[in-house]
Amino acid sequence: MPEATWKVGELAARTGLTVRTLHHYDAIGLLSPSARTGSAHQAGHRLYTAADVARLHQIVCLRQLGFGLEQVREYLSRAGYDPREVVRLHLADVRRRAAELADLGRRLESLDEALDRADAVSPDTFLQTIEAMVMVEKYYTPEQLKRLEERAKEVGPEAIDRAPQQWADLHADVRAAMDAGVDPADPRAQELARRWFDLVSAFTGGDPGIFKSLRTMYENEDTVAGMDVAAMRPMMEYVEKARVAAGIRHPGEN
Amino acid sequence: MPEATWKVGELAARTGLTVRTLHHYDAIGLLSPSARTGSAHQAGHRLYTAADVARLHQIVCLRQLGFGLEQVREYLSRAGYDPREVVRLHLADVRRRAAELADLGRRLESLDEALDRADAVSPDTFLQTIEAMVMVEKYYTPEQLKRLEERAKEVGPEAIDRAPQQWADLHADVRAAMDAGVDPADPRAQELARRWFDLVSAFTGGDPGIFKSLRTMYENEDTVAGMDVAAMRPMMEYVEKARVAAGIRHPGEN
DNA sequence: GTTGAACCTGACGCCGCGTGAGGCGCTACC
DNA sequence: GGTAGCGCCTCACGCGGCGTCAGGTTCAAC
Repeated sequence: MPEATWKVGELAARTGLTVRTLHHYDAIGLLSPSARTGSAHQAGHRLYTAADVARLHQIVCLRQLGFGLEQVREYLSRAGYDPREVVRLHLADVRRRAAELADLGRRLESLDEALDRADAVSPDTFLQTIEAMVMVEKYYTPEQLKRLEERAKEVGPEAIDRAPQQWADLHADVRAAMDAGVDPADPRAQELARRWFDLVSAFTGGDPGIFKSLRTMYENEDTVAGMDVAAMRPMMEYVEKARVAAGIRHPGEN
Repeated sequence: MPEATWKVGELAARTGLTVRTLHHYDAIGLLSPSARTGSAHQAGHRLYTAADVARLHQIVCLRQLGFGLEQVREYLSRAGYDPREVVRLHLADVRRRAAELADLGRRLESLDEALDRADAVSPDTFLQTIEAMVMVEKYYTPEQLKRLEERAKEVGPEAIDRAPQQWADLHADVRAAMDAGVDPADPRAQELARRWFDLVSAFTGGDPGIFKSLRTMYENEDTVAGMDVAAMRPMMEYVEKARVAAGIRHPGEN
């Protein structure tokens, strides 16, 4: 009595796979049917025996656990792997990828929130927000970011909304002073340094670590949040001299 | 005054990308350098201007958020996308993938635990455990699985360890009765039906839904946990007749 | 002028199939 | 016994984002 067999289409329907997938498994030698029709001279239809179906079932199971086809093949060959070890390694890998995705999810969530807070969401705003996010993640430690978030709540949204304008005004004033040849030791320059220091303090909350990270960022990057930091450097040096002249000490200094 | 430029290697070092990646971005037209050396007749070295670097920076940022190169290109072309919408869609996608991975992680964890419980972890045990897991996930709802887990705690591990042997003994006895031509209505057959019923009840805890799922599984699958269910069917029909004769009602029956 | 490092182009590989194109095999009905 | 038509066959490209040779050119320094 001839053995019961199935053709690709039937097997595909039963297992939920596609015919193409079965062809693929055959092509890579993972599961080749034990028989074929028309054994004469040409390639006949694939005929899968019960044993083939059983193997396919195992393949499907291992794939559902996220194993690659090559791993499935190795595993079904019984090449002396310790099942527990394999599962644990695989689990570790899955967890790592899950953690990465979770991380990405958190970034996207905070971006979403940041975009909700912004009034106009132009593509420019979008790109600048993203760049700022990437930047802060590059220079601030997670604890520092947590502190900055708390700090933002303390000072309130109005103060944050006012900040860009205050900075723009200050930049303009500093540039004017420099262009006018005002000496950094001049009281007017010292006043500008005080305003600068206050704005930075409003942001950092006086935290020395955050202050340091902020400075490192401005020293290493050429653009921050769409601003040309490189072009700001002379201004910063000028204000730095004025700060020393005014006797203002920044956080963490001595 | 000629503009400041960077070569691929310098840019790669600064951005953390590889030279190949920059070549790729050039090849697909995502970021082509504004200038090249040796403008004569041959292909000279790529020279990236500050504007190119800025664009690259944006590309890197968008990629860190998990966007594909094609999406990045579309997005930088400003083809009228709503940033918030794009972010939300992308976030939804990321969450979906994270959920899938989490699901996979849970499956692997319970597999890990199951393997820890098993004494000998041969490849066969491994494959059977997996097949059983896939099977139960196919036939039982999550709530049913939770009940089964609680049920397993109630009866304790010793009872679970004893079950396979009890089933094997019962199968042998039933087969012997059938081979001996014992009528299903015979008291001896009815006694076998009672043993069968008790074993099933120990597993299902008398839950009608679980009972039904279990029966559906045995009706639709040809192999369960390495057992040849198809070959068991005559036995099951025999026991079913004996059950009716013994007046035992299964859960959910009227 | 020569060396050596950095650059160039072109091409294949990966992973797990999807998606055709173009042509036989099998079955059922007339 | 012919033929319609569906299911099967092989072959081959495509995807995403580069890694990784191979074999040649260009640049900067000495």
